[in-house]
Amino acid sequence: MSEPLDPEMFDPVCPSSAMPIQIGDKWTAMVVLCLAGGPRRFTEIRVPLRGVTPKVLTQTLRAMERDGLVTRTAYAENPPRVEYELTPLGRSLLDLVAAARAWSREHLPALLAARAAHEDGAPVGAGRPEA
Amino acid sequence: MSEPLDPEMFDPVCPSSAMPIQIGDKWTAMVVLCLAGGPRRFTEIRVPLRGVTPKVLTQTLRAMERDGLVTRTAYAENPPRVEYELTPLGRSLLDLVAAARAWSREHLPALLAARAAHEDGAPVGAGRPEA
DNA sequence: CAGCATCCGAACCGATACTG
DNA sequence: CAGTATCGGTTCGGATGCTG
Repeated sequence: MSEPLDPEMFDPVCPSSAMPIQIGDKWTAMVVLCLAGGPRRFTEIRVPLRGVTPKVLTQTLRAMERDGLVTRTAYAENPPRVEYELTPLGRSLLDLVAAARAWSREHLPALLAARAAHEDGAPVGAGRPEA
Repeated sequence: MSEPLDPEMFDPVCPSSAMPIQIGDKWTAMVVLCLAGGPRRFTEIRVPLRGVTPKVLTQTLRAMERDGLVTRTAYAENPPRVEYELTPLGRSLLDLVAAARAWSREHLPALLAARAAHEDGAPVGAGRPEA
């Protein structure tokens, strides 16, 4: 599995940004998806997560490592190479992520419609229920 | 379904507080569970969510209402009575919540163990995902 | 009973700049 | 390449006190 990740794997325009389901931190679920096909390098993961800064991605990866979701393997080469890979525990999240995505495909439009309808009648500063 | 909710429905000691899965805001998933059995009143919902302030619960409920997950019915009585009930859309989250809980039952101990093991070797201020 | 108002602290995310 | 360091802004959740 060495095909490069699709840069548009996570379209920023996709309403999934408004998804009420979250796994770990903001990027955790996406990282899980990125690593679903096998080990990936730091920079490789950054591509589909357009806009994520190295600091934040490092935070996410470190947290996942702490929680036993990924393994980090550094090769003492030049240039340096580091690979992240899902552990069995991390892989166990794939089902959940899939379930969340299935829910979104099926019900997110209705949720978004309800939200839009409320914004019509309620011109109050609608809070963004995004975490 | 008028039996009072179990005050210990969500034990604060339960490691689910460390759960990496979140539906909506912090309390949304628990509210969904509270309303699974039928309509409930504001104060009734507060009981199992020990510690939640009315402000935050109102925020949660309002957001859920906006998103079409619950309906709010106020009865112009004295004393005032308000009931919240899951919509079909809100009920559609029950499967997802169940999936998340199933994952937790099965894998959360391993995650917590991994985290604890890391804290042994890394005495750095480990990010506590709990408030 | 069912909220609302106000203040506060913590968490998280992001931009920018710099290094082995 | 793979990070680290620093700074800042936004959001969220909680405590307290008051009202129709």
